[in-house]
Amino acid sequence: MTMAKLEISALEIFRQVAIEGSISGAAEKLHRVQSNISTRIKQLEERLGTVLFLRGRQGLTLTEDGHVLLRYAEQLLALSSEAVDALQDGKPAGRFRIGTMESTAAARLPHILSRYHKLYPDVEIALTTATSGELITRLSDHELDIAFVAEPVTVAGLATQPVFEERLMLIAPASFPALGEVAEISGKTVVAFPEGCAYRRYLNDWLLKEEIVPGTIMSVGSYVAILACVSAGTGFAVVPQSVLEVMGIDGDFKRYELPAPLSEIKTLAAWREGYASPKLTALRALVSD
Amino acid sequence: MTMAKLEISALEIFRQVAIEGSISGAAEKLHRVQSNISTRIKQLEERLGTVLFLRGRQGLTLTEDGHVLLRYAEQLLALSSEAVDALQDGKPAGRFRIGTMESTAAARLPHILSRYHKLYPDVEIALTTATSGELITRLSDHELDIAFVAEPVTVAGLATQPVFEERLMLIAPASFPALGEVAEISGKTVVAFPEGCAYRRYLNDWLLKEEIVPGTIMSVGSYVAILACVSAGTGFAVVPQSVLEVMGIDGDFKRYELPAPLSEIKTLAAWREGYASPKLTALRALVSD
DNA sequence: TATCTGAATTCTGTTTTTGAGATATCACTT
DNA sequence: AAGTGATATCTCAAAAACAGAATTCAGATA
Repeated sequence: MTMAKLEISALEIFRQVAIEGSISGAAEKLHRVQSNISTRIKQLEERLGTVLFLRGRQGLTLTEDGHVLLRYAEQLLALSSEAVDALQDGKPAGRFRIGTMESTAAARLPHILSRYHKLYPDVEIALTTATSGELITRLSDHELDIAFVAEPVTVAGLATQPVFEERLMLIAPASFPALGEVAEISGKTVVAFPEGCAYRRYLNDWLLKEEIVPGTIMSVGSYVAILACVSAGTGFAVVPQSVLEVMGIDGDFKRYELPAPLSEIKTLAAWREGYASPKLTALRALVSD
Repeated sequence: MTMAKLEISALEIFRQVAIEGSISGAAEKLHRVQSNISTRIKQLEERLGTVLFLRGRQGLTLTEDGHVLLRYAEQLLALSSEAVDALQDGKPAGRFRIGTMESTAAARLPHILSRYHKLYPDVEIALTTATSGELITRLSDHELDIAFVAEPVTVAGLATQPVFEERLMLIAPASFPALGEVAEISGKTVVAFPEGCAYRRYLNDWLLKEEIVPGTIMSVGSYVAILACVSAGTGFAVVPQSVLEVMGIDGDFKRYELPAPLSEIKTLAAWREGYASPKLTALRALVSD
């Protein structure tokens, strides 16, 4: 019964109208005439036997069903163009969506991406940051093409490759007295990444195991801010060595090594199995040097 | 750059040719004329700048690139028709792909599916069995619409609902002497599901915890075969009570209760979040009576 | 109230794409 | 050399997509 499949071109039009919130706006973006868009939307609604937009005075708004379809449309469009460039074997080109943790973005990627961009100027890079868990989800949902995450990936359909090794360091303001044992942290304030971040979990596990109970844990989302807090005397923090290095603030802090496993946390590159575009292959080659 | 998106109709034709291994075969299946299929395939190859099929004498074979595209095509087609029926709010109809464990298929589903079929004769049910892990993967890959699994689902994007509770029973041939303690199993042969099955894992954990070391574990893939082995005197087995009941062989075995958690294993229904077709909703309603 | 304005829809040809039918080709068989 | 079973190509007809003009409609404005 469900006969006519949804054509990709129809979904593309639908999506653009949803984004613009107007037929004429979408028409302009798509270099079509407005009457055309209007009828294609109407056809789509007839085909699906549902109303996709509420026609208001100042434009169109998605209905409930419209939102459902939009979700599918995004997925189908992403998958469709992914299919196309999985088969291109020319030079890397097109949009390349990279997801990464804050720390990797700060310490590792700038150098690599700059080289990448120089080598393949036709690739338009879109970099977003999030926690490892979110990155994995978005990778599976075809919202990212590659992600740099801190933990083993157990989701089926994704492939990984270890690319960096991070060494977490304990830092304290230069003004603090020298630290004899880690236990001395107990009761002091620790500035850390927010819950959800993989490094935060590593930190929690370690504190628990060492039976250290910090006074307060302050959650701060940005590395710059964490370092600012520490240098203001707020307390200790745990950050990857590579982040310290790239920020070039060696002198301002007392630094202490931490034992394994905190000194050898692997960062993995992850991507969807079977998606082997030139863009991806090129980046993988670059990070594994 | 990547201009021409892949149209669904083109992929449908491509897929049919791949399946049939012949242009004229596909043409017949699709109720088109052979020349048409031929040109559409050529267009597709031109647009992708690649060769999809090797033209041999006795038909066409997929090239490397062809295989890659086929994977995408399957996904896109599934997703596309899923989108369509996520918006249908009429009577359940169309193809409905159910995945399940052997035990659930044997003991629980026959009754339910027969009621379902009576209520919604327009739904064409396709039932496949596999282990819980495989079912989850196939669900995520849009190869199934719903799955019945034995364990908590941690994959993002899937929703679940508990539907059955299974009680695993220990059974022995009627000829065996009565069993005093479970420890007496040690050294005896245990007939069980193959590795990978969730119940096998439950069984392993329990044996380990009770420090029971069976003589041999025999892996047998079918319930009928397991019961046959036991009644032939091979050894003990652990099977869900519901399976015993449905096979109506109460008298032939000695049956022993097992302690929690083996006596209260939940079976979950799982589906992709956001996929709320009438087919799915109807089945969920039916199983939760 | 009458008119202006910015938007969507409807109507009418034109262009492009898809499809059928017939024919040509190609590698093997007999 | 002709026959067979397949794909590829050619030509024309049908269908779908598109542009442009005319129409409608609700609110803003005079």
